[in-house]
Order: sequence, then C-alpha cells, then structure tokens
Amino acid sequence: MTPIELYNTLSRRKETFVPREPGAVDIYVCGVTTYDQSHLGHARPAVVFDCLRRYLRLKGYRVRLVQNFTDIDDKIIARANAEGKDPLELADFYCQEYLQNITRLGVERADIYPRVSAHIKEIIDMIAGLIERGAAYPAGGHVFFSVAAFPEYGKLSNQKLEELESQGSGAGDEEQYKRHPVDFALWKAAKPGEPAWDSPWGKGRPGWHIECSAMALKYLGNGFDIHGGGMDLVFPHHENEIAQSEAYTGKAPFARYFLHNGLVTVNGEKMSKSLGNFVSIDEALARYPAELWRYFILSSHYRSVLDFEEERLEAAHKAWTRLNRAVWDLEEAGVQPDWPGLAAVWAGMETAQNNQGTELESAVYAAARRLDEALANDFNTPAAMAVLFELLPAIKVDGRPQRGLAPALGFLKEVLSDLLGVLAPAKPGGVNDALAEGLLRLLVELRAEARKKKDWTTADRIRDGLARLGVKLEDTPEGTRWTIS
RNA sequence: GGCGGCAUAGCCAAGUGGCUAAGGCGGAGGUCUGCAAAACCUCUAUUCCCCAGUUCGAAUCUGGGUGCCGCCUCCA
Repeated sequence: MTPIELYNTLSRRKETFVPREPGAVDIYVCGVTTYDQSHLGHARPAVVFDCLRRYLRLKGYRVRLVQNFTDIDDKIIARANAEGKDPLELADFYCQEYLQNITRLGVERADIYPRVSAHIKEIIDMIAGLIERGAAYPAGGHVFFSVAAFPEYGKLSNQKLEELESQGSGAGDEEQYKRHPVDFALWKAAKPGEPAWDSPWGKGRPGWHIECSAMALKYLGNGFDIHGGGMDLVFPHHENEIAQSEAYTGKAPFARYFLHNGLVTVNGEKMSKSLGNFVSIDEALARYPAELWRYFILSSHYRSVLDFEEERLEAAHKAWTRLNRAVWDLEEAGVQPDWPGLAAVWAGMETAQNNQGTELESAVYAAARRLDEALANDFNTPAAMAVLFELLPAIKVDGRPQRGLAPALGFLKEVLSDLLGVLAPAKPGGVNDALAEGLLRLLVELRAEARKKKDWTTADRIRDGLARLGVKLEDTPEGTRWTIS
C-alpha cells in the first residue's frame, strides 16, 4: 500500500500523511455562508473532499467528516433585511438548498453539519476561556482576539504582524475598540434588528472565525487530522482559527494538515458571488449530468486553479463519455464483473492473482496499483484518470470471451462509481414511455428494411429525422443502436 | 507594498534531478462502413516563459527577471 503524501499549507510542502490516531481520519471542511445560491466554486471543495474521503476509506481508514454552516453573518443579515425576511430562516433556506445541490452532485453526506446558531453556548464558553487566558478582551460590547497574545500569529499564511498592521482594515465601527489593528472580533455587540443572544458581554452574536474553532474542537477535538477549505480561506479565516484554538487549548497544532483547494475561475477571474460571475450548481446541473461535473472538477489537480470554460466542458464531456462507454460496452456484451475490490488489491491481499492471470488481468491489477500511487501523491486525480485512459485500449469486446474482461469491468465500475462518482447512472437511450419506445423500434426496423433494399434515401431520411429529435442512430455489426441526448 | 500560487503541444493537463516529456480534447492518416456515427490502430512538444548558476545530468534545485492569478474587506 502506497503511503499517502499531502501538501500541507502549514509547512508549504508535501508531507507523509500520519493521522492522529492510526486507522482513523478526522476531517473538518469549511462549509458555506448561507445567504445565496451555491455555485461551482462551492461544488469544487464538496466534490474534492468527498472523493478524498472515499479514497481514504478504501485505504482502510475510518473517516469522520464535519462540515459547518455559517448561518449567522453580516451578509445574511443584510440580505434578510433587504428581502424583509428573518435572517435565520433565510440562512436555513440556503442550507437546504446547498445540501440538496451537493447531494445531487453525488456528494455523500458529512457525518455532522453543525450550524453556528446551534452552538452559541460553546462559542461563548470558548470566548470566555480566551478572555481568562488573556488572549481576548471585551470592549464596547464586543470581544476581540488579541494577536499580541499569540506570538505565532501569521504562521499559516506566512505573514508578519508588522506587515499586516501597516495595511489596517480601516473601516467599521468596531475599529475604535481594537487594541491592535489586526485584532479581530470574536463577539459582536448587537445592533437593532439583528439576531442576538445573551452573553456575559451583553447581547450580541459571534464573529466570523470563532464558530469553526468552537465546532471543530467540540466534534473532533484538538489536533484533528485534516482541515480543508478553499484557498481564499487561508487568510484570515484559517489563520484566525489557529490563533483562537491554539491560544485556547494551549496546544499545537489545532489541525495537523491544512488542505486548500484552488479556486474556480471564469475567464481567468475568480468565480464569486460578489463579482456576479458565478454559475449556480442548479444551472450547471440543468446542462450536464452531475457525474460529468464531478469528472470536470476531478480532471484538474485540487490545488490548481480550475477555469470554467465552455470548450473545456465539451472536451471533458467527450472524454467522460469514452470512459462510460467502456463500461456500457462490457455490460452489453454480458460480461459479469469479477473483482476483489480496490481495498483488497491495495492492501496487497491479491498479489497471487497478478502473475497467474492473462495479460489483460495483470494490466488491470497494475492499473489499480498505479491508481493508488497517483492518488497517494497529494491526491493527484488527473494522473489517476490517465491510468484509466491508458487501460482502455486493452479492453476490447470482440465477441469472444476473454478472461480479463471480468476484473476489468469490476475495476472500472468500482473506480468510476464508488471512488470518483463519475459513472453515468444509466446508458443513455432509455425511453421513459412505452409508446415512444415502440414507435422508435418500429422506425429502426423500417430503416433496417430500407437499408436491406439499398434504399439509402429512406434510411437517411429516418436517421436525419430522428437526429433532429435528439435521437442518434449508430449502425454497428450487431445492429442499429440508438442514444437519446 | 507584503504573502502565496501558476507559466509544459493548437487547447486542457500530469510530470516530487536520470530510461524515448503521462493522459484528455482537437487535428492528420488508416481499419470498419452504402454513407455517417461509434469503436479501434498509427501519427501529432529534440523540448518545458526568459537569463544566469548548482550538478556527470535540470521541465524538476538555487538566484534574478517577465507575465498572469489569488489573499491582505466578505468569500469555497
């Protein structure tokens, strides 16, 4: 079994992955602030960490995944006020929307989806603890984290306090209460018309960063394994989480590995709600199946920028169809999958099979191992995809039974479906209406007769006519098959 | 200004010092075919943004430069 290496933002290099506890991986991924529709920029980390989680499980780890919802925030309040709605109801609406969308994207549910609004007590306790330890101070109804109390501040984003200081965020009515310009709010004093909770410092609500620290510590404890999120969260969000958490527990590290996915861009510009250039998951799924979007996302390395571009999507669609077709062809030929499973192969329990099999069989086992090598190398999904494409030429269904086809089908199905989640649910071509199917069959039969009589005009007329209706006919030696787009 | 990342074929994209620089899309040719489609086969970067350096050996390491992107205000 190939040991896993992951790029850790903390050290800015790849490290061999050693979990806190052997055989178990605890992951906290920063979720969304729920004030608007979720878009492809949110789909990326959801899909990437979903897939990473599946991979880790196949490697034999028990994986626990926690992903938060930030359902209290300035933007939510602003949006709710603008629409005359209750902030928490608005947030709940978009929580549901997000969950539905990522479920449609084939993302398995996290073990826990904690919400800020349900963890006010934990947050208040943590803030109180930070004040006790001298790492935070109340002022003007707010509570601020004191960066002066945390000498390691800046270690994640590699920033010097003096540099940050010279920048100064400037605006905001809280600034006047800060002792240091880089200090940030743990608790914000309530303004009229805002959701507020009682606290030792008066009515108010949590600041932006504290919730993740409080909830991660509650559910995963200090020193958990992987903390994930988008590249744009490195600073200040994750930097501040580290500061709060480590100042609170007195122990480092808060999380052992920080993994950050690259951003999604549109024409080279970051996709974001504020720029208004986003493609919502809803729109995306209306155009292409979820499995294709997963393929598109996983065909770039998770840390690189992923540019959303029409041409690339079409290229991905063709490549993706080829992978799926390999499975359909095998199934159509009546091949029954026979495969011990990736977990067994990777664990080295199937070595005996490697040598006694046919050429194709050993190619499949070799591909399985190369797939592991690719993914173990900082979760290199594009390299993993290449392994699959390299195997395709070896898989030929030519009518004659071939011994390696059964493991090939089993391998492909497990990788495409269980690991990557990119296997199209069903071969296109299904007609959901008995009448339509009957008519289609009749036309194909009529065309076959015309072709027999070399009446190409009629044959082409049927084919062209169906093409206009979105039904593609393909003549193969085994007969005509149709696919509906 | 500070911090971080990226630059590899027409496009996308792997490449963690050393066999002929993965793979996908596109393109060219071919097999098959009434034609088409699909599938399959073959070909498609003497060279990795530029300049120095380290090394027997560099796309890969170091320094400098150029260009693009992100963060430093809310962001996945």
